[in-house]
Amino acid sequence: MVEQKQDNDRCDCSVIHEDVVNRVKAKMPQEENLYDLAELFKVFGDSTRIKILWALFEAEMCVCDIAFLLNMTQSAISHQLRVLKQARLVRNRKAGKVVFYSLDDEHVKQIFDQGMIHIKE
Amino acid sequence: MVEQKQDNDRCDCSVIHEDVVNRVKAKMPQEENLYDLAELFKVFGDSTRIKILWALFEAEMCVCDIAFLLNMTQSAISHQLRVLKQARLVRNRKAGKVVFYSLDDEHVKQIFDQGMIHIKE
DNA sequence: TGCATATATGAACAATAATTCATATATGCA
DNA sequence: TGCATATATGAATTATTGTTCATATATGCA
Repeated sequence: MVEQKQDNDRCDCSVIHEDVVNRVKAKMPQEENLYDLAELFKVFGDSTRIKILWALFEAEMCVCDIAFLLNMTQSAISHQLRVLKQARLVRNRKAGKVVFYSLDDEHVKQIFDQGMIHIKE
Repeated sequence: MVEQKQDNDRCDCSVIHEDVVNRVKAKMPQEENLYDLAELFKVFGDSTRIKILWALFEAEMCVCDIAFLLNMTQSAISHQLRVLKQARLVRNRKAGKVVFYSLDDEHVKQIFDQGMIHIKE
């Protein structure tokens, strides 16, 4: 347990357990990956988007059907579908006037299932 | 493909594929669970908290060490640790003046690993 | 061609939240 | 007891974001 003063740019703390800090630092993923991971979870961090994704686990759906299912406006759903598409979580196909959205990722269900286990215990 | 008018309270859409909507509705989890799931991911949706949790995968750490590791103020870290604690993601133990934080959930690592797979492909 | 419908989108507004700053609390030690 | 250190926290500020509203685009059909 090495006690030592050593300040970073913004940190107002001293290092208390330098060995631990160094060991942890060596194990941390790249800054950019951690940022991207937070961005991904930010997309999951809205109940409207969670509901949309969960609906798409079962079947591909068009915008109107999703809006009806969730009792929200078409516009609100459309905006959120764009967010999901930008995160490469959904894809779409056009059939005439109608646009069908479906899942574009096989990991989401597992992530959600793990999350469900956490909140239910 | 049953075409039918049927409006909800706020929805400005008509149901286009009523059979699909009904089938999906039957499979949706409880509203409350979906809300809680979004709340959980909201906690993950911040890079500071992601970094803290990832650090705690490796070792329990005190507040000062975390602040030093992430080059942030003690206050900012302390605020975020409170959020993580409220979400039952970390626990703490006191040792004199020093408070050590550690992971309080065995699912987080799997969730993060799945997320990493998504962002890296 | 003209109209109805499905979807997309920009701007505005309201709500939420991350960090900073100042300060309070608690513990160890001289 | 008094001081230094570790942590917690309330208030203020700033930034972000979800929804609404109005409107644009695109397609099918009469």
